[in-house]
Amino acid sequence: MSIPPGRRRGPSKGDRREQAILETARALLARKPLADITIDELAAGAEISRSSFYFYFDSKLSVVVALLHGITGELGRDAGPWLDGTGPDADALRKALTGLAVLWRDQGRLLAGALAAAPGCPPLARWREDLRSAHVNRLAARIERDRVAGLAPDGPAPRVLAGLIDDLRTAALNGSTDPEALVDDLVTVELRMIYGDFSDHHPAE
Amino acid sequence: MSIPPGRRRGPSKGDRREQAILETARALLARKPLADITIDELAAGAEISRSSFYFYFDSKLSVVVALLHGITGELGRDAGPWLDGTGPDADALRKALTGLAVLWRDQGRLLAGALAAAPGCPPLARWREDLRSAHVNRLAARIERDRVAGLAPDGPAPRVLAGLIDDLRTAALNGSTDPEALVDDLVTVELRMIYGDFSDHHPAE
DNA sequence: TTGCTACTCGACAGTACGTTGAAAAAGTCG
DNA sequence: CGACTTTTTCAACGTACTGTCGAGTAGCAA
Repeated sequence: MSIPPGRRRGPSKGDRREQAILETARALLARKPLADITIDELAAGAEISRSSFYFYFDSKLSVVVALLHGITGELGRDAGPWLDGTGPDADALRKALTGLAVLWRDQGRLLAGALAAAPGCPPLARWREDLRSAHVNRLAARIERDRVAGLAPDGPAPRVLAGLIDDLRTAALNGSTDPEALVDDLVTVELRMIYGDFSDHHPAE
Repeated sequence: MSIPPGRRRGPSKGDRREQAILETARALLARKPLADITIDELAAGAEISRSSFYFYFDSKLSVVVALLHGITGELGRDAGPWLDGTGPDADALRKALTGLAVLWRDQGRLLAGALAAAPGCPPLARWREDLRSAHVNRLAARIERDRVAGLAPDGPAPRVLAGLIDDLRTAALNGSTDPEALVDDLVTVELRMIYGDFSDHHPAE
């Protein structure tokens, strides 16, 4: 119930098995939620006995961690231009969100499962926390920058605001069956959260 | 693993036991998450055997449903003025959110547990869905109204926007250890999501 | 071949769940 | 009070899954 397995060095049969397990997990996740997948199934899929499974992984969640490891890089991939940019750059934000949405479409069950299991599984909790704080830090910095430059109005502490935006994204993508359909609306809403200003004077424009 | 129990009519000893189980559940939830609570503990707390527990409830989640039933009313309590009002009424919104935050402070573990268990438990899924759509419907109507009145700018379809706001609330409150501290920031952010307008012209005010 | 390491699996132990059937406690009615 | 019904109780059982142990077998190197 912790990090990877107890395997030693050496590239061979064992590695193929390890791959087979991961492969099986991916395949199963394509058609049912993580919670419904048992170690028996993972072992069967890799054509080994259940006990052999434990030679490769500590538990089901270790498999999840390994799977996650493979995609963590992509989670932030398209966000660079937006996070390093300035002002309400809808295009950059849209690209960042589209990347995320696509990932969520393809790996939704994995990500949902990981999020659901995070409380109660330290390694997953760390993964989630690291991911979140990486995003929040950069976004908070961006917000601060824009406020100093007079591009964004004052409001919640940058860190808090960034946290709320992260929460919103995660919740929205996680809930939806068609994440890509949300992108445009998320763009609008995130920009409003950061740059939106309003007063009681609101007779149109 | 479905709806309520199989109990018959009659007010007496059994009712006290049923109460005792609910009481125990409340007490346990005050100090650990739902997932860590076993039926053994619930039974022990009510001073009955594990098998007797099943006379009163189908499963742990049925207890949750019963507990939820007790607080569902309060979930929307303070939202009336905000949802039935007009325009960016920060005070009304703050009152609505404060009510929610307080509830979340007191019942956080129960609500978090319910949300976590919802996928995979029809009755809980329904509870969540009903709650959500109740809120989304009213909020969407409000948004529509304000747009027609020229009080709110155009943007995502009212239903979608309302959904995003609901997601945000839930995620933010659910994640936080001190929900009340978030209220003011949520007020700002929700108002921006609905009323916030921005253009590329942003030299301060 | 010896010998080491990677790998395998059956058998076991543990935890939690949910069911069943027999029977004790409580309530009802004459 | 007693016969009769309903409510309540629980031990015993079966099931699903998890994780561990130790005795192996397969593969390769010297």
